[in-house]
Amino acid sequence: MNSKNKHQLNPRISADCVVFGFDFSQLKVLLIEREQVEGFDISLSLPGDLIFEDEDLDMAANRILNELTGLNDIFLEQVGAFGNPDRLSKASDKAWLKAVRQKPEERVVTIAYYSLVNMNNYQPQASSFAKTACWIPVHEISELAFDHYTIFQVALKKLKDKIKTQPIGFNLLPEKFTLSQLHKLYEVILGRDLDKRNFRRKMLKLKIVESLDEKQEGVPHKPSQFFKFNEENYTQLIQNGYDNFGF
Amino acid sequence: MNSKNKHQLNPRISADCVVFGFDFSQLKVLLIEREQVEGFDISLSLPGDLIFEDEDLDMAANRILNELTGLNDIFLEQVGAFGNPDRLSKASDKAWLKAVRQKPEERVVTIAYYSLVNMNNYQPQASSFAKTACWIPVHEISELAFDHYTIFQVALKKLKDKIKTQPIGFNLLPEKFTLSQLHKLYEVILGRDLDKRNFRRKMLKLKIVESLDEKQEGVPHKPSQFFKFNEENYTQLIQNGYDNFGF
DNA sequence: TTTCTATGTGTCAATTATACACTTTGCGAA
DNA sequence: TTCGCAAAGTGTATAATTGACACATAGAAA
Repeated sequence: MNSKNKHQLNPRISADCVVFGFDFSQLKVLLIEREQVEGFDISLSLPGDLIFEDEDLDMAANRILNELTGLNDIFLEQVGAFGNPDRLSKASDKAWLKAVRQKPEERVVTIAYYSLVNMNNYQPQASSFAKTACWIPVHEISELAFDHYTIFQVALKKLKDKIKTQPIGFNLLPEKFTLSQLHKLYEVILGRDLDKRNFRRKMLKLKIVESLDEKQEGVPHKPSQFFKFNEENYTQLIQNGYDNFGF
Repeated sequence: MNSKNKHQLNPRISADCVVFGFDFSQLKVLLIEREQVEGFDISLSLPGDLIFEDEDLDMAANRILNELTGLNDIFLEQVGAFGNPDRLSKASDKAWLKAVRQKPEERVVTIAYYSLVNMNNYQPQASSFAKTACWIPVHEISELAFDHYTIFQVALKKLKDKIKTQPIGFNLLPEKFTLSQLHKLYEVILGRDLDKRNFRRKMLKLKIVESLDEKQEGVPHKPSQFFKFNEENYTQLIQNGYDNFGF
């Protein structure tokens, strides 16, 4: 630790969130429409903000998430730090930074998070984000501002890996859900078909879902049983070292 | 992104490395003995350094690793960012920072990495680290400087998770190794016994190890066959979506 | 009452995981 | 030279899990 101080990096730090949601048919991400600047098109970015002086990294991510969605105590996990020196140097990004930042040239290291929300609970907020936040299906996401497309890809990879090993998918569903919805969710995240019967068999055998005395109503077909996530059984499972759903 | 600039965090950034090694019987981590200051005991820390102005995060971690070990092109993966506001505020840490930093009170966000090295290739360097670097078995690591113990634990968890899914363990072994050595490595990292025959069967069936025409010599027991890692077969495996060793 | 649509269910074969013990090789000591 | 030692190396049988596959069911709407 003997480097000369004057050559050391002294950046701002931001937190950016990849907020995933599921509308029972597609996996989506909450993105922000960045206003047009200097003739550059509208572009989409991850919700994020610079971190305050006395703020912890995780606190900052929670704050951003709360300002965006009005939600608290949401599943939130770090993806990693992204600090490439040229991550802000696309022409369109520079123009935007020039318009909104006091020191637009300043280097920014971002700490990326991903979070899973139940889209039903999501209420557009009266925050600065409100008018411009939108859910975009993951397969329609292509270009994003800054290095956000890279961040999104890493986050999605992390979600895919994690769901094989821990039942975090429940965070994307309401309290009551049907096994078909859960099944669809796994298919959408993993990007491949899963046999319906085998999927149900596994979930029921592990006892991490519990049948409720309630059925769908008003659907033009056989109504589906509602289930809820059984957290106690799940906790016991992982305490016994179980960490592989075998998907 | 409308925060007032004067309240924004503007820290230094460091990179810290959890360097794992394996001596055929224990999993070890390369730690630095921090000199005594103001009557505080010697304490151990992860090797790390502040990041330079035009340096990428990964580059910085590679630089630190190279200065420490003389090695290049080593397995290196990000663990995450650690930026708790009070991560530098233990009394012993403050005393040390006061002695070596120009602005000892300045907040530092560290980006942690973990890396796997073949201990045979490791040569103590004529760097500032040289005299003080030592390999400590993971189960003997308790207190470390700053938040390094937390970082170490997260890195170890990540290593355990990753080895179940990808054969990164080979990075800890020499080119030629015996199946017993590989077996022991897995047991040590996962922290539990694995059946010898089942382990060998799995490794051989997956064809990610390849037998060499060479045996151990001079050992007071049946000499063991040497093997090498078969990278092509491994690459093909993961391209086919294989990502579960079933440990 | 018929049609429609998504729900919900069982079995069999193949694969994989787990448990388990003795023979082999080469060195070194007697 | 023989004997003992220490770790290497090897196979099988049982249980558990996976994967493939097709039709009856409930309720709404026509």
